[in-house]
Amino acid sequence: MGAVKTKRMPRAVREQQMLDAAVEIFGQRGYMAASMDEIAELAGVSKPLVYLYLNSKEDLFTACIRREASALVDAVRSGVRTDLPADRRLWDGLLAFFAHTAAHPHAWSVVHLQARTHGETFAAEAAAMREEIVAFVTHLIAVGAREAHRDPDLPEREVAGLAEALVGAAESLAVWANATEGVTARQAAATLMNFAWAGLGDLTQGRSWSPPPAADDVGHA
Amino acid sequence: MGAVKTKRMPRAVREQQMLDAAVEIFGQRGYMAASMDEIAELAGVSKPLVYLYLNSKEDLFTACIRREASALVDAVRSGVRTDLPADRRLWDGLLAFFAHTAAHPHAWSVVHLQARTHGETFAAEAAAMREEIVAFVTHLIAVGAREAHRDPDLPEREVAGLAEALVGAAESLAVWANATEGVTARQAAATLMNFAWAGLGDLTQGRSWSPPPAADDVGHA
Amino acid sequence: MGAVKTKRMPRAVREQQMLDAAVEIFGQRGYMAASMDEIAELAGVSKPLVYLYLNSKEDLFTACIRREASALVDAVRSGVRTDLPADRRLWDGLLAFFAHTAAHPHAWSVVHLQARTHGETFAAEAAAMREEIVAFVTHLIAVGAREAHRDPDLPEREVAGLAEALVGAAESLAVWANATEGVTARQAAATLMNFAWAGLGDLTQGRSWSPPPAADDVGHA
Amino acid sequence: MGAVKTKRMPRAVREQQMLDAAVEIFGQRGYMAASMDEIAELAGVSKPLVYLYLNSKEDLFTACIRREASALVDAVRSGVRTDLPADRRLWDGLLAFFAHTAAHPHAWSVVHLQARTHGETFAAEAAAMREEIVAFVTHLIAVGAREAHRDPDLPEREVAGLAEALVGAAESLAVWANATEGVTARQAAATLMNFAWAGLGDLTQGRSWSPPPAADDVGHA
DNA sequence: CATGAATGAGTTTTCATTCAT
DNA sequence: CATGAATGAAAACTCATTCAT
Repeated sequence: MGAVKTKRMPRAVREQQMLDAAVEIFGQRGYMAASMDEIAELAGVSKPLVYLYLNSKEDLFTACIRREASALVDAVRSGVRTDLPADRRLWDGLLAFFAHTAAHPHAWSVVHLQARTHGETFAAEAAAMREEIVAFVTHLIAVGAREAHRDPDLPEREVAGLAEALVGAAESLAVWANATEGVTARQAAATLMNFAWAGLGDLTQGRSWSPPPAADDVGHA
Repeated sequence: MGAVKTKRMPRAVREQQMLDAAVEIFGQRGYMAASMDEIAELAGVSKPLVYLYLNSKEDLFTACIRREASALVDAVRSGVRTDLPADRRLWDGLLAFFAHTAAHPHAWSVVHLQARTHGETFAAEAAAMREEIVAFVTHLIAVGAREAHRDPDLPEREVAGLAEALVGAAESLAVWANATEGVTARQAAATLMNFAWAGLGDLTQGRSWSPPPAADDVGHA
Repeated sequence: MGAVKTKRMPRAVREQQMLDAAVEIFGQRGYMAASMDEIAELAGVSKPLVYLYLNSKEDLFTACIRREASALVDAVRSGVRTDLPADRRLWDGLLAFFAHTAAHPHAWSVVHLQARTHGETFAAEAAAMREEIVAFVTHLIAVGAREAHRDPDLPEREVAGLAEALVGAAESLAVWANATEGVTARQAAATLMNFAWAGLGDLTQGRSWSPPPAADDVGHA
Repeated sequence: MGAVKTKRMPRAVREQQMLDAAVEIFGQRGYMAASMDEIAELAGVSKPLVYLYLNSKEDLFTACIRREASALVDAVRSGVRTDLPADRRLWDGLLAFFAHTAAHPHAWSVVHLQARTHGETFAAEAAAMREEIVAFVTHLIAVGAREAHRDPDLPEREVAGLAEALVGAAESLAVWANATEGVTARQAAATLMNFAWAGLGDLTQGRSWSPPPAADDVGHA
């Protein structure tokens, strides 16, 4: 499992090996439970070298988040062709997303779970990436509405909430798919696409569900 | 904030005070960063007493997860009346869910975030509760389909995926609502309900989105 | 040498034991070369206890400096009776000083050497005590001049320099006496007293040595 | 500040550059807090080269002490002309001493402070030089007594103590002058000369201060 | 010669946990 | 019951020092 003990590698290569090891350990044990000793051992180097290249546990973790967040965003972007219609673009994006999170479960754990549970600094780092994805999805929803030639003025705030819900659902499904034996990226994407596109279609066509009067909200503290 | 230092309380009460303190600290600092010293101090008792009643940090954390998970499930259950139609039941459930998570942010942090980021044991504990909620939603979807008198045979696996997506979206929205100034439980519920019920409605009526052939899945590692 | 391993001592006592050990180690090895491990072992306690009571290596060192500086000043003060003439007071002060530094060589090393070689913070701590001693000596010189009924207006700046030189000479002699076999406190005091009081006497009576014109200062960079 | 990066300098030159850097860093940070990395960087050479030329941190420090101690002794010697009377020789020596320590504060810190606070080995190195100076002063005192044609038999032991006190006072004044804004070498020398020569004069002429009977020594531990 | 790559050994510090009273 | 006293075990981080190129 650990990298083969090879001597005298150029710095850039060693750094990637260290990040590989760190992502695996951080993803498995969590940020705090992960020990630099373990990471160094898995990377096949001594601890001082890790500190020489990555400075501190915090910096190492930040570097992991950045690398994996970028990799995920890139994967989604590369999966989408801008010359296709909106629904197809959403589908391709979801597929790429679920494929990447399935292929790199530790990375997904780091970016989605660990980064968000250990302080604002790390959370902000991951949030930056998430925003890119949310923006991408928001754009697709708006375009989708326009392509359907209906309700071109779906209110912005509403769209933001929908995008948030859609991305949230995707994130949760990714965790679920990783944890559940036998669920493929395609299946996860299909489930969500079905769920989402129909609902979005309805909305863009003016059909919506109306809540009962606020009175019955009372009683929940 | 910490319980007033009173002598000779019945064990059950003292235990609840300790759990209150523990939930607050665990929710704020995270499992590992929380120190037993701090918890004991906030609870207004001596450290050995915490150990006498709760055995260990792990057991204490587990007890927190169990108590808060149950409280959340109970809150959702109490919010729903079985004599109402499915869509209304879903609405009421969501409302109760968002209201509870907003009212107890530390508890929600413990159950949703901390429990899932510090090892399988704790994750399993939280997963048990989650399953109850997923089952509840699954039931609602099935009933909803039946009430609509259409497609009574929506495949089980499909329904499971939909419930999972819906619950996942709700969880994400809860985090988002807690973190975003000015988003009420009602608004969060409305956003999700709109999104979900329309999509579900379509599905139960046989309209669905068809993915392109699997060939283009290739290339995503 | 190390304190006998006794269990369950009151905090105040343990703290003194720790300070005793710390002074010995710091005095012997120097601040940086001293390890908390060694100090704890010599004190007969575990390292965590040292940290529980003294917080950090810096705080521990500061506590040592304060305790030993106070002890030295107190020793000198207690050795002097205000109802005696100035020369006798100076003699008694010197005697007390050399006796104390000889009896507590590690403490003297800490206060005089270590405190001054490891950063401004520690140096300031020791300087505070030194100032008390310098002030005491300055006072004695002034009083001595007055008692001699001559030159009551010895300039302040001059007196300050003299006190500084006298204290400096005493400090150096203390180190020398500690390092040289067979030099007693009495002898050290006598040497310095002889040297100083005669010189001071001359000065207070207007005899002084006149340097040659400044021209020949040139050439020394 | 650091030497300009030039290639292929003769070994002797490179060594001096390294020592320059080392003295600066050791003087500023102290022996233990100084890092070989920092020294190598300031010297403008790679770390392995420092080891190639100077062997180890200990050896490097020793080399610094030796070089700077010699430089100081040389400075004092060069400042003194043997054809002048004793008092003038003492004055010139002091002037050279204070001028040198003021011009090379890091060097003075290394020789006087650092060398004495980090173990016997280094202390002995510095002590060797100090002895030369003490011998020089001892000689001056003896000659001074003879020139005054009185008490040619001032006991040796006494003279040694006096020389020690004088040198100690000079050392302390040097530190004080370096730390105090606006004190020139001339002023420091004048203060000490005045203080010392008068006192010595008295002594060489048989006037001395007599301590009270030893009885009252009792009680100082 | 010169240097980038690499590490063994040690440092300070923290924490969950347990006795003795 | 309640608590002050105490610790074993481990974690993050640093540094003098050495090869291979």
